[in-house]
Amino acid sequence: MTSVYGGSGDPARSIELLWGLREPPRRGPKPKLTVDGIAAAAIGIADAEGLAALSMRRVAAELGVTAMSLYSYVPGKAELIDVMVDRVVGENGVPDHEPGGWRSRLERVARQAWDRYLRHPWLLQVATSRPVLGPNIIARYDYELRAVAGIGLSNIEMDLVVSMIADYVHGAVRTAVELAQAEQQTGKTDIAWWEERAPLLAKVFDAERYPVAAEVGAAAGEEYQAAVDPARSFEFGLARLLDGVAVLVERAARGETA
Amino acid sequence: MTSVYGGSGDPARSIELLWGLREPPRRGPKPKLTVDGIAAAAIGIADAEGLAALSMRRVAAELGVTAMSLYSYVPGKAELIDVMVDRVVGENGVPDHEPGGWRSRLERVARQAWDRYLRHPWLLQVATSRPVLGPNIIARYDYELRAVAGIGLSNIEMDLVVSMIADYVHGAVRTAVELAQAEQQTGKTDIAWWEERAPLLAKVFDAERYPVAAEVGAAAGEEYQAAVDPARSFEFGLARLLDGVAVLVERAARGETA
DNA sequence: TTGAACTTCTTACAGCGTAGGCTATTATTC
DNA sequence: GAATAATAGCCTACGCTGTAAGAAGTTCAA
Repeated sequence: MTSVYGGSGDPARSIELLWGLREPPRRGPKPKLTVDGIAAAAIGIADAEGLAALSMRRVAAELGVTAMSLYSYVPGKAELIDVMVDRVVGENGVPDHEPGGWRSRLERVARQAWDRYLRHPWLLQVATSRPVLGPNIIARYDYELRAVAGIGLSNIEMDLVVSMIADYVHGAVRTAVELAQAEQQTGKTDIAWWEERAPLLAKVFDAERYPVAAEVGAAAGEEYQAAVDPARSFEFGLARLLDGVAVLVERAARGETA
Repeated sequence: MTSVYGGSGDPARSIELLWGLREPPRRGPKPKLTVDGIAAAAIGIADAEGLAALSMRRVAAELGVTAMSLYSYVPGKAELIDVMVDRVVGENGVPDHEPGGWRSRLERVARQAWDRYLRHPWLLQVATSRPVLGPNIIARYDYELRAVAGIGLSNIEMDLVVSMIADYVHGAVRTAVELAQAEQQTGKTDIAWWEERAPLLAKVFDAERYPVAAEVGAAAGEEYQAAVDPARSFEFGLARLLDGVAVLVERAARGETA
């Protein structure tokens, strides 16, 4: 299950943390930890065990302090997650200039997001409307928009295209992550799991009433040796999506309004 | 935030619950509750307060019993959620035959999913790989496939198209729900919220370094009077997606393989 | 009437985020 | 060098979670 976690406890404080503002006066005992170190430990836990396993006590234990010590560095868990997000968004740097046409650039944007979600599946569960605008998030937003800049789209259309890609990738990678997690947690591959349930399913499933589902389900099972093949699904969906954008771009090139 | 909740504690037991198998012998005190009643109460809570607020104690309180009483009817919380999902998937019935061409049928599939997610935002947080195949989930899967049946696509392509639509809708509606929840929780509209943060953002955001983001962000803010307009975003994305499917369908009609 | 089957309630456990208060440590000021 | 102020870190405590274990109460079949 997923519950919607959102960062953004106090956005102003989060922004200060993210941009390294508010250097504190130099009194009192020397800090044992740093915000970056705490975020790194938290990211490690979330990557390995999921966002549900991420607790202040758990992070503190990892760092050899008590839970309450973390509150000297970070106002709360929500702001810590804000920092985590900005860190992983900037993980491998944000490219400056990208060669190729809009299609290959957009494809790269989508694949980078896909890879990032696979590396950090907990990102799927972090609410990103009203994102806290850390340095990396801003840089990446600019980078993504540049993929569709200068090809005849209006500013609004550029924003819509980038949002659409983001929405689709989120949905697609979620399927992939859920499949992987299900296999890991049950120790059974998808095909083994479904075969195990086949006898019970046969009792309740009326193939005559639902012939299309029966045929397609069987075909998919044979083809993938699983109920789904998320990577292939992503490739297929991305290709269709970009085909659809191409129609828009051509229309714009001919001077038509959508 | 969202944590990934998934139903599916014991799938076999869930299937029995969903299909009303395992009528129990008639001894002992008369049951005060029914599985359907419990699921209805749980759906009400999840709709109104979110999946995070859904606890066994909360459901029990709603029904005037103690938490542990529920365990006579349902093996656990995970299986309860399985039942909830199947119920809302069948909520308004699953249509038998749909008029129109593949495009209007697919559009209808997407809009029904969109509406369902808006009515029951907690569905976004329930893992659906390895779904528990209740009667309504099966019926809807068949219905969705029928939207793209008989137009020249292979079984695999039909499955891929339906998955792609599902993935996109999930991603798009998630944005919409997050925005609505953010407005509800903060009591501030999107535009008011961003304007409030503008001074702090101006301090850290370098418009010269990120000219595209600056321009597009400003344009979007003016156009939507918000950072995003989810309904418009959905319409735009769906149109592009269906344009992309049209390319595929035309290619199939010409006998080409993808 | 008795016993089995079943429902319901009580108790308990370990874990969560974090408020409040305390002590120990350090840099600055006199 | 001593006093002071500010900070770091720890401890305790609250109400919440899902559900295991077991006791108590209710209803039917024999």
